[in-house]
Amino acid sequence: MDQVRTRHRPAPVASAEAIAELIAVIVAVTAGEPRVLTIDVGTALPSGPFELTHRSLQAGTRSWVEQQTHHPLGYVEQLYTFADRDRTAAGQRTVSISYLGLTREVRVAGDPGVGWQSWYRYFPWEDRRATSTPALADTIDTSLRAWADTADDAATRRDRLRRISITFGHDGRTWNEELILQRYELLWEAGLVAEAPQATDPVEGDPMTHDHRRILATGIARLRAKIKYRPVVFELMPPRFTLLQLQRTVEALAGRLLHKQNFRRLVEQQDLVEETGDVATETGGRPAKLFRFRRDVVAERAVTGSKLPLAR
Amino acid sequence: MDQVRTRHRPAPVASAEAIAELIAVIVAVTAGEPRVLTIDVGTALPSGPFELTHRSLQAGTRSWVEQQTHHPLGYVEQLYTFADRDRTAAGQRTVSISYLGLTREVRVAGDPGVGWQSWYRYFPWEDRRATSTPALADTIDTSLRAWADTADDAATRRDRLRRISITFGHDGRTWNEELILQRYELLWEAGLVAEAPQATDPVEGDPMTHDHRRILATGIARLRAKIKYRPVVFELMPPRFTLLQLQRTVEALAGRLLHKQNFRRLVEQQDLVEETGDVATETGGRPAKLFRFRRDVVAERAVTGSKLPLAR
DNA sequence: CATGAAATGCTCATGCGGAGCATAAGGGAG
DNA sequence: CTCCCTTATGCTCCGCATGAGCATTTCATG
Repeated sequence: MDQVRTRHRPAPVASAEAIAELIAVIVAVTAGEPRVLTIDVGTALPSGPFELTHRSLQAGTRSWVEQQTHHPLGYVEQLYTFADRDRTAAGQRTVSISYLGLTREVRVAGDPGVGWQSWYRYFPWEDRRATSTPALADTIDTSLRAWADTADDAATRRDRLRRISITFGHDGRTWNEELILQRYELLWEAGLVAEAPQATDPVEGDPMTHDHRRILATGIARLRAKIKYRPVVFELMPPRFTLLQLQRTVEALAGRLLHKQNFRRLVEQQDLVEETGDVATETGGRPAKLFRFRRDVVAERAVTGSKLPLAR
Repeated sequence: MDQVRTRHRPAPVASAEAIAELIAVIVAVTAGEPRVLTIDVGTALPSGPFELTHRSLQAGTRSWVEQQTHHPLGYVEQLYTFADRDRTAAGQRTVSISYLGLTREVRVAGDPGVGWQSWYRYFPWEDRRATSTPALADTIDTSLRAWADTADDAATRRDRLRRISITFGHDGRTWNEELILQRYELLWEAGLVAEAPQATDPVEGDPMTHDHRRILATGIARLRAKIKYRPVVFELMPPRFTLLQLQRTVEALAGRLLHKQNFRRLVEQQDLVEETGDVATETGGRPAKLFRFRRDVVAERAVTGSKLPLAR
């Protein structure tokens, strides 16, 4: 939802000029991988200044993305607004308004620096779809505990251990896939992720320019939260799909596996999809019915909400 | 959560200068009424430009509110960023970053134009706590249907009726208290609310400067949604309170009544509060136990979420 | 025709949330 | 002092959503 003002407002004092910048986190899921649209060979998100020619913040964002990546956009929503703590030489500040967009990946010609990257390239520890715990989890664990032990006083150490426990789901707590930002900041504080690539970086995960990696984390967090109460996943699906494909897409986003039968039950009982009458036979086993998203139903339900199940 | 950049970023092209303005929706609940902090005799929200001296967007917001109202702030979170469609003479644009704050009302000396207003003064139709349906609901109903009938074609008319039905909970749908913004925009389109006061305004509700009324609506919507999954209500409560006082506060925000026993059950089973050992006797009936919010428990549960029940 | 891989159908146990009934404990009126 | 009114508290019931599995069905393949 893009909100635009239609009335005039007097100009505030001139001392407060700033640069308003638009940054886009554009997501697609291809071949079971959640991917984000990047420029500069995977090191930056599409972005550009908010200009006089832009009809709205959202329109400006669309414009920059299309100009920089030549990729069409679908669903777009505002994410968060960040302010730059530093000042430029001119005594100005930058306010960055970020947007989250969902599309289906299409091949576009043009700048070779433009492309889609799996978002787990930047946050490898966020992918928990593998049945067995990857070695990475242990590495992070060890490093974080070591960091907690470097605390000056006992209280700080306790607090760090508590944060580790909560964000990474230790001590009987369950892994909460929405705490991406909290985990990222914890790893940052612990010095386990760096902005610039380093040979010594113990916890993999590629960096990005400025705070783009943090903005991406914010976008992932928002998306992971949103798929639970709004049927936004369908923005990432082709016109016709099987229920397993739909499930794999949700799993890719959430970074965790779901219970198949329950997933089907929830999707079907909510009337979110309807059969097309055709089946997909290339699935390897029994052919799967092809479904189509029912936009009309969602319009009805509008904001009433419809969830997707996330098995623990 | 306030996010601040700590790294430098080069200045984008100079053509994109803008005015970054901060606007605050500060909420308190006093005597069972949800109230918002205003300046200019109830016609505007506290606001001011984002300046070089501000450490962050949130800090800037706090600064402006305290400077304009002399009222201390507690919990603050970012709400939404709006862009002004119009341009100023200087070819600049305004980007308004709004914040939502929660506090307890304290009496402050100073500007007589500063004060707390019941938010239902601006959105009277949002208060559904009365057991009997107020005449206002009928008025709105009639007016909206009349508006739907002015549609040029049948499709538009059907669409309008559908929107009315969804947002106002007709045709077997239930009233969804979170659809404040949708209802406001519908009333706006129907010409039932105006920005400037008019004698003919059929649907009560006071206007505000610029788009402040819309921003307030956004804040209310956010708050109504948030109390369902985060224990933010406690930011509005005194140190010690009875469960009924807590319930009345939630009801004031949600604009609807709750089932008493279920409310207590939910609050208690979540361990959100603990007894102080004292009782409040001025309640009119049997003395009620006084409780205190357990911040520690919430810190533990952190983002796991804790809800408050909203009876249908 | 036997097997493997998915797709589908169903059953069960649990927990939460919506509604109500019933009892307890003060204050005030008669 | 007793009855009545009001609010506080305790508990019970029921329906539904959700987490887990078991069992069958339906193709492709060797």
